Amino acid sequence: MDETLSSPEQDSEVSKELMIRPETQASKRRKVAHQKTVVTVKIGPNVGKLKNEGPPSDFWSWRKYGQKPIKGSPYPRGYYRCSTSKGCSAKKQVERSKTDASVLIITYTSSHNHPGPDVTSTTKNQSPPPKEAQMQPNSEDDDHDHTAEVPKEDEPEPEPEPDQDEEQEQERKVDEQQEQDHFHYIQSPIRSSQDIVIYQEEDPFSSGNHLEKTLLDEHPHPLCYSQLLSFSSTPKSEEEEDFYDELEELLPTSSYFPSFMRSNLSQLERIPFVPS
DNA sequence: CGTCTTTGACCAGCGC
DNA sequence: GCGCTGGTCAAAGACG
Repeated sequence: MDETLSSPEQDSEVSKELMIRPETQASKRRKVAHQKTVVTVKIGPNVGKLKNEGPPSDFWSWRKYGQKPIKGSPYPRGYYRCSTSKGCSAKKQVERSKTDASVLIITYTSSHNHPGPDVTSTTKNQSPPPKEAQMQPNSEDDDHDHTAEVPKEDEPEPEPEPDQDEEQEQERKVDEQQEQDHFHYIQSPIRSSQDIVIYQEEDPFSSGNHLEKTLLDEHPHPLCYSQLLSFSSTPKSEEEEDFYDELEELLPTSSYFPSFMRSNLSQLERIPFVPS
């Protein structure tokens, strides 16, 4: 079409955008993102066949704004932006594991600058599981309830072994890349067709990172990824440090997290931390 | 009518 | 300096 090839107007527009949203520009191509949370979700193989990608399985509303084929991977990567709130800069990338189509790799970047949607009603519809069970570290058996978005299993996968291999491989890759950055590896032997692995990548200098480590080290509680997200989206400031410091104390009580987070827990299963 | 998905093009970082 | 690749934008179409 008569694309705005290189019209001066376009240029000015672009510049204007850059000036208006330098953040966008900055975060646009920063390979060393401040915070990045990689969640590996194991899904039924059908998911990808029915839809291009497994729909985002959080309680946020995501709007797809792009898709690109990734070098080395037969599957394209989808780019989603939080549409729950207009000014929200939260984004996520969804792609399939190149080695295992049943593994969905969701990379969360940025953070939500708005409170979570009122999912209490949503939770109602989903027969909210006992929150205590959610927080139980060892209740590996609890019925992970219906994941609202991720379709159920078509093939029960009794053996996580090949997947583990997968994940380990991925882990190694990520590790190689983020080794210096520090990252956490959480894995969940979910019975269902859904396993979730979380890679937490962050600015090594951020205090939030320290908190995470602390949490993971000292508290054998399975951190659901929403929790991690909430941590990963840690703005680095003293106040925040304080906040999370308190949070650390509050965490074990499990009563800190609002209902929507808890509901999220039920959706995505708990993530027992498995030290590599 | 409003929102979301799709798709092509553009831009900028990175490696060679 | 050049090319490649990833990430984002924006227009058009589809859907509820």
